[in-house]
Amino acid sequence: MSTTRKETDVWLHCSNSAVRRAARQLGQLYGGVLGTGDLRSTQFSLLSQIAASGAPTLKSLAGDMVMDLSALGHTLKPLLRDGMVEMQPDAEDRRVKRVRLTAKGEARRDEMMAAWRDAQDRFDRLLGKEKSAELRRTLAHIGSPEFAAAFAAAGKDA
Amino acid sequence: MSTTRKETDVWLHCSNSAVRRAARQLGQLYGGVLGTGDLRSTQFSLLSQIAASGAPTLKSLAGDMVMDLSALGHTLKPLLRDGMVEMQPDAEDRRVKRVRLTAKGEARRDEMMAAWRDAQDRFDRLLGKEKSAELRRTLAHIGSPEFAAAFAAAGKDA
DNA sequence: TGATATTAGTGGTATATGCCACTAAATAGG
DNA sequence: CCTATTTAGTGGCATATACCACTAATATCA
Repeated sequence: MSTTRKETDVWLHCSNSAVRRAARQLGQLYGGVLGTGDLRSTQFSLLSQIAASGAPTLKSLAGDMVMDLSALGHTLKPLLRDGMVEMQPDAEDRRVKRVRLTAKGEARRDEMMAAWRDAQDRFDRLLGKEKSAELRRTLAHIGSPEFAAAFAAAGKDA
Repeated sequence: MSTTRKETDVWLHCSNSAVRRAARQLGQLYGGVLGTGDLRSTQFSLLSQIAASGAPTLKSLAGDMVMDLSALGHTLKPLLRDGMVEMQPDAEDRRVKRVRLTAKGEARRDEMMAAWRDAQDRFDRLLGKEKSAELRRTLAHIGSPEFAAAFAAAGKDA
């Protein structure tokens, strides 16, 4: 039934496909634990990064998220609409806008922390504490600007 | 400038966020190598899975991709429109539909293989052959139905 | 066999994300 | 100081992906 694949399982050959598939799975699993509250798991991540940064500019936030600037703008729209975050122009440079959590946004995020910890605990237990941490380190490295730069540079040889 | 974070780097704590961020990065990097041809990197993955399966039903393909059935249907639309894949009802069970690559779809996919291999080679070189393979194995495991089941079961205890 | 439950897909709606073209603001050169 | 260039965001359009409600077809079972 599940058309289980012979030798050529795409996921064992293409890292890009493998990461995306795992992202879909975790999106489902974490999302299931977080429930259908006010915030989706992706929004929870975004709010967390904003909280960690304080009041980042859109540009730097996009960099931290490894997200296209315009994609970030689009993603922020529902959060602005629902009053989870607020945006205001920077005083020094009028091109720049900064985002920050509203009280409501912080509150909603706090309310989800327990569920998130539950999901993360399950994940850690399943994969093993150490292997899980190692995976996050590897993924953080892949997401780093240094990795992107090295990847681009690796094209020059070949 | 990059608002580099103190203790709480989200990516080192939340596996879900970490995987999604890495997926965005790899989407950009692989996409850059694959260029702006007829197929995006996500479509390349999908066509590859279809090719590997032969003529899967939408249901089983969704399962293989770890994708919502309706999401798969939507994703398939542009590929159908552009004649990359075709769909036809199953003879035995009239509820079921099967997808397969068209000649054009196969041709386009073949044309991208060299670029894909280039991207994958760069990735393997950067991370190291063995570590890269290990990562794919881990991600494939996370994407497996067994993992999803275990994750769900892990909630019963707590 | 006929009512009921289950299964496979479809369409709508909403978020997630990327690319491109465009605007406003700041900066670099001359 | 004025112009050319670079920088930060916005809006449009397209794909990616999820959940829900609904339909058609099959399977169950009394």
